[in-house]
Amino acid sequence: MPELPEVETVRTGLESLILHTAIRAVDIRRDSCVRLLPGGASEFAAETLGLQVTEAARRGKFLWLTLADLADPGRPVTSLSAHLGMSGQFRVHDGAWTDAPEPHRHCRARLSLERADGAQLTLDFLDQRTFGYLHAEPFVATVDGRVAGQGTVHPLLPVSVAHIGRDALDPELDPQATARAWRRGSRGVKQVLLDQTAVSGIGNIYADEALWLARLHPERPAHAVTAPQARALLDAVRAVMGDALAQGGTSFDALYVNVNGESGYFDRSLHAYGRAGEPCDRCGRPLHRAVIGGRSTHWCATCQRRWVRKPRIDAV
DNA sequence: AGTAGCACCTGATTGC
DNA sequence: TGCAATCAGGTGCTAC
Repeated sequence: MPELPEVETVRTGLESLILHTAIRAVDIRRDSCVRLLPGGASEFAAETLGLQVTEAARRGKFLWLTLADLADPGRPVTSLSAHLGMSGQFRVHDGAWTDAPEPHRHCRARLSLERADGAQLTLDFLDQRTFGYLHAEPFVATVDGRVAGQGTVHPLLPVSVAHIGRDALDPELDPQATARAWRRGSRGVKQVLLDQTAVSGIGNIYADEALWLARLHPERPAHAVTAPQARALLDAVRAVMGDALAQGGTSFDALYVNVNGESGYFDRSLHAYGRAGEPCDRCGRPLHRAVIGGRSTHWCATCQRRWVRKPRIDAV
């Protein structure tokens, strides 16, 4: 279940392993993994073959490799975009794909990469549940083109990424504007967190964790969240994500980019998600679970109030 | 415009 | 024992 911290771990792994390699061959083993391209596998190959990877970037759960001509690495040509869906993984093997292990059962695409010194690498895209995809697409100029990860300025975003909001860990994310956006509308605050258009990267698990930390009921209507609560919620999101990132950063080694965060993910201490019936770490009362907005949701009914009890006048 | 609901897909698990 | 129903997850589309 890759969310922001898991995807960032993957990005880091890809960056360390395949930067400055050229794409020499493409084997789309299941056409649906490039379903966003009208021309399917052949179009994907035509758009990517012969280009080199000059950057591994990310916004929210959207990941992309910037591709450029070998002779002109400074000018982005195409984005090799990827979304992991809920089960996507990348794996990197040393050596040409003729030497690489037989592709995994869930391998949807295999790319042959070549380093400047001639060494060969094999990049596999695995995806059991096939919600993920690979894509090849142009970049568009954006107004707020800063992308989290390296803190580098990106005036360009891939077309399919341009519609989502800034990354939750993006230092340039404006807390005031975020609070304003999060407090708008009638939806429950959990659904607001899962909406990637205001802030990107928050998934089902970390939404529950952040709401528990901020003591907000997942169904509290957005307009009933106060401005200080909304700002505290962003702090909670960042704390939870930051912790997860710190623990997930070691989940790949020289041979594997172990993407979906399976290692270190579930042994991370969760306070709410998946703990229905277990005692709340704060108050000891059993945690609740319900399906809200089609998603499994966990919260403490004692610590997380659905409604504000009464208006409070803060002492000066 | 804003929001709700569902399709997409596979495999593990649970229920009968 | 075998088969069917259920569940999990993120996104994007359609319909209200």
